[in-house]
Amino acid sequence: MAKGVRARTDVEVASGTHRSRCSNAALRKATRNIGQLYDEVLAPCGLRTTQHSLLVTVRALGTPTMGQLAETMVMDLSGLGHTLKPLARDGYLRLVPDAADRRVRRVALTDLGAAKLEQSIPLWQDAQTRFEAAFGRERTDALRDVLAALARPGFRAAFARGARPDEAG
Amino acid sequence: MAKGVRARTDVEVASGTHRSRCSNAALRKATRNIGQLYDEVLAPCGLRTTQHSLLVTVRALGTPTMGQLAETMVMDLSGLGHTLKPLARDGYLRLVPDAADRRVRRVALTDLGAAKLEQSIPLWQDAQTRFEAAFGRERTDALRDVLAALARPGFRAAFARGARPDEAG
DNA sequence: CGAAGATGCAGGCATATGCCTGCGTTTAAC
DNA sequence: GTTAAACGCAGGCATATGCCTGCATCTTCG
Repeated sequence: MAKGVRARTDVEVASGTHRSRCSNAALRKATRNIGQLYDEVLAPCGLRTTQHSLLVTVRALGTPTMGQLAETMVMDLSGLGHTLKPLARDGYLRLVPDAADRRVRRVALTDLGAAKLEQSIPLWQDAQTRFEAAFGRERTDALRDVLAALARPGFRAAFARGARPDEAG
Repeated sequence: MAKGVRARTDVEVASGTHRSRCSNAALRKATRNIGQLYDEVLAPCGLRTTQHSLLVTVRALGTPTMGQLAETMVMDLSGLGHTLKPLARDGYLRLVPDAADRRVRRVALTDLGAAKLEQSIPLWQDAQTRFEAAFGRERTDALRDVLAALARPGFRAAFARGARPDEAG
C-alpha cells in the first residue's frame, strides 16, 4: 500500500468500486476472485477449475459432440475447441469422429482423464465445501438458482427485448 | 441441434447442467452469457465491457497507480497490465510515471479516452437497463450485494479457513 | 552511506474465450 | 443424382487473466 498516494476517499472508493452498478463487471470481479480460490485448491492435481468442470461435464454427458458440450457449458464452440486442446494434448480427452455423421466430433474421456477426475473431484469437493461454509448453505443454493437463470439462453432473449423472462427460456 | 444424436435425457441434462453444484462453474457460465450480452450492446463504440469498466474505474479513481487499480478491479497486477495495453495502444489511456516514486506508474485517462467514455456510457446504460428489466430491479440489487460479497478480499480469508465471514473483510 | 528487504511493475508463458472465415459433410431441392 | 443450403468444426486473430521471474526503485537498519 502506498503511503499517501490515494487521492480518493474511502467513501468514494466504496461507492464507486464495491458497489458498481454494472452487473457484468460485478460478475467478472466475483468470478476472478472465486476462480482463484477454486484454482488454488485444485492446483495439486494440475487442473484448472475450467478443465475440471469440462471433464466432469463430459463424463456426465457421456461422449457428447462438441456442439452439445458447448451448449451445455454455455460456451462458444470455437472457444470450447481451444479449451479442449490442452486436455486432449495431456491425454485426458480424445476427440473421436462420429460414426454416423463424419462432420461430428465427439469428446471422449480417456482412462487417464477418468483417473485424473478421481483425483480432482475430492479437491473440488473441498473447495465447494469451503465455499458453502464461507458463504452459507442457503445463500449458496440461492446463488446457484440466480446464476442458472443468468446462464439460461432464455435470458438472452429477455435481455434483447428488455422484458422480464421469469420462467421463460 | 443434431437430430437423434443426444444420448442423454432432458432430465439428466437439466440436473447435470443447469444445476451444477459448482459455484465457480456457475459463476463462469453466467459471466460468459452476460458478458456477451453487454459486449454486443457496447460493440458500436468498439470497447469491450472489460475495457469500458476499466476506463470508468480509472476516471472514478483519478489517475490511480496500477496497484490501486488492480486492487479496485480485484485483478492480478500483471493481468491488469496486459489488459491495459490495448487501451494504451489505442490512446485511451496513458501510463505516466509517478513524480514522487519512480517505481510507480499511474494510469491516466486521455482526452480521447474521456471522449470514448462519453460514447460508451450511454451504451452501457442501455445494457444495464435491459439487464435490470430482464432480471428485475430487486433481484439486480440483491445480485450486486451478493457478488460484491464474493469479490471482497475478506471472502478469500473466510474461504481459506472454511468459516463464515458474514460482514468481515 | 551501503547492503538487505520490500515494492511496483514488465515480460514471458499458458490458459480461457470470443468472432469471423474457410472446408468438408450432409441434407434438401430439383 | 447434382447442386445449393445448412451444419459442425478447425484455425487464425485478439482480448482477458493468472503465475513466476527479473529489474529498477525505495526504505530501513546498521
